[in-house]
Amino acid sequence: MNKEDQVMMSFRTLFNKLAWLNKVKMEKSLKGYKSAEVHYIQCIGSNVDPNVTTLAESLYMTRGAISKITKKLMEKGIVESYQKPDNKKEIYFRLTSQGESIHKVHEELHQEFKDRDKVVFEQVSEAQFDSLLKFVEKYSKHLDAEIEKQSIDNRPE
Amino acid sequence: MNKEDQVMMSFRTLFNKLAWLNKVKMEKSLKGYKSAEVHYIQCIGSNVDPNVTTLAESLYMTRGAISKITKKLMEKGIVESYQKPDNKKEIYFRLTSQGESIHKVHEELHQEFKDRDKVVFEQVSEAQFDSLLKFVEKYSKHLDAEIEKQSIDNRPE
DNA sequence: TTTATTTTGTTGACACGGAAACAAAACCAT
DNA sequence: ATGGTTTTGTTTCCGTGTCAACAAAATAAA
Repeated sequence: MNKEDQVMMSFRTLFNKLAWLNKVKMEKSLKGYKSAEVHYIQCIGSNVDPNVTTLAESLYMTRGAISKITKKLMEKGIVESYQKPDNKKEIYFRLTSQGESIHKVHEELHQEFKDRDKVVFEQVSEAQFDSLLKFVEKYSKHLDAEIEKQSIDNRPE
Repeated sequence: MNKEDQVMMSFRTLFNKLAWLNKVKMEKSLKGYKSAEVHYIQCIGSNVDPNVTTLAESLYMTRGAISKITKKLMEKGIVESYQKPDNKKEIYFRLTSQGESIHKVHEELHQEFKDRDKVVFEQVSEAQFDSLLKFVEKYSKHLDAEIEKQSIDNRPE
């Protein structure tokens, strides 16, 4: 296998491992809450005046899906809604105190993950970090351009 | 944000972009076939004597899911099953000629993706590649150890 | 050999998310 | 102001994957 494939594949499996491990830990610490719900809670906690549309964009999901999750979490008493006096259409969400406590547990868990993996990152030099970031940035820009092309191709329908 | 988070996050969004872009292209070239089905076909093509269990492990899915996909693709005439004379339990799968042609289209598409991104990788030196790979390897081993710990913790149930 | 355990594949109930259709509110153009 | 367009949130239908239960075959244990 050539180096390009090797790099991409190894990163992919790395992320798979990471996601799997963290998910298991998460579901252990936050029993009763699905990983998607926790992401959602996390997202509400870190946005200002989030509404269905905002959350959908942040979480790469459809508005329909967010609407459903929201409904469920409101019934559970984890999320509550509010509106602004001059707008009867947009509905914003915030965490209840119960939701906040879940959010906090999640934050702690995230810190725990960072501590767990600290040893790996300690061995990486500044120069290596920069090299990594530069690579990703370059690749990312390249893909942006390609995505742009793509959307142009599809524009005339 | 610190460098660790930055690296991981940028890689994550990179992969998201890549997955999204390739998925769109794929669904354009292979109309009528879902991305999951194509992965499945790809996986059958690159394994020897694949059965439900093998495929489930390779694709990080449950046996139930694979069983259903298989059934559907057999009805479509893309996959066929065979058995070995000395084993009446295990069922293996292979692509039909129709399946092979889809497989081939996918291979070509993959090559197309590589060509598309060649410019990025051409700018990466050998040393940078090695640095990247070393980092991933280190991290991966670290996670393996953690996963091992995890499974020990869960063993006594 | 006979019995118990494990492996393998299938099925049905269920949860989740996407696509599309929809109503209500907001926005915009003239 | 008002008619058309866009935005926002919700709901329904549908496909897909997981989980748990199951039957049949293979393997291990007695």
